[in-house]
Amino acid sequence: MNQQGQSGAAIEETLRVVGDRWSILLVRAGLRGIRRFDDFCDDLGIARPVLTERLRRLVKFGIFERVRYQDKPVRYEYRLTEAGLALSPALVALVRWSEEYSQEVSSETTLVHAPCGTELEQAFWCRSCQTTFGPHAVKGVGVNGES
Amino acid sequence: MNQQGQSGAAIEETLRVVGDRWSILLVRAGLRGIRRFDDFCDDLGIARPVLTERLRRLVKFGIFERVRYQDKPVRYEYRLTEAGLALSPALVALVRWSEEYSQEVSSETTLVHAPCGTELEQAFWCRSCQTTFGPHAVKGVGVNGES
DNA sequence: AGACTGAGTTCGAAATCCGAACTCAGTGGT
DNA sequence: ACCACTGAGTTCGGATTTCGAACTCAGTCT
Repeated sequence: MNQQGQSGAAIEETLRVVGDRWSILLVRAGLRGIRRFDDFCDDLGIARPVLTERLRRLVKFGIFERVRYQDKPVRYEYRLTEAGLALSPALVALVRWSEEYSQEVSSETTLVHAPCGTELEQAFWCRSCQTTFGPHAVKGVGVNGES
Repeated sequence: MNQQGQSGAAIEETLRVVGDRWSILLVRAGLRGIRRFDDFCDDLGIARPVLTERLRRLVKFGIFERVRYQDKPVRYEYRLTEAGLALSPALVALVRWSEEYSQEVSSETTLVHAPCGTELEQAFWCRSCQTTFGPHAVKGVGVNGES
């Protein structure tokens, strides 16, 4: 069905999980400390049935976990797992891109380095060379002619 | 409809554009040098009407541009714009995440620093401090209590 | 008792997605 | 002149997702 070679498979599968309008936003909400069903609902304006389905899927793929936080009336909340937290670089990259290229709303917020307040730049880091570099110096190995 | 504060607006709008199963994959294909309609089609296995609609939207939002590359029979192809290229950090972050956390297929490919072949790490760079740092040291300013 | 809370489920209507087949202009071969 | 082929789409009907609004269900509060 596609010719992408081995490296395509993983990201395709990933996008089948988080590649919709809500999942990334849910992760973002999770990072902002939101945990309860109704709060996700109010915060994102997502329809309840969709939220139910989405959370179930994200739990299934280990991005959120469903935790019982109260017994008397049984109540559950959703917390990001480690894998979920690990999505934050992607999230930050998207936020940065939005700030720079999204037309409509140019946000009044920007992401900064917390200790010093300087606007952050995103880079890749090479442990051997001890340098940072941009996307053009990235290459995939293990596949024929990758970018 | 939502309480996310200003910084939410931009990324929400962005996800309305690239937040579906195909758009990111299209950008990825673009980075791999794919430009023509049928090639996107074959490579991704996307349905033609959906591809049409998706490309139109991505062009509208300045991620791809539609370029006439031949006149006799008029033919167009799609090239990533600078904004499109700028999505690669997000893409790379997702690929990295996929490699690490996606269950199904553990890919045989990994992303490396092209000049030296070392596996890359992703980081943020602070120009004033001259250091790299991880996502936990990122903070949003201009909004009340951002993560 | 009656209102409220939180986490969902049920409903029917509307929007999207899909594969397969078709269009349309021009090209190249016989 | 005829026919097959190419590339970039469009058209079709059916299947899947999405939506908002209203409902459920257990337990709590007043």
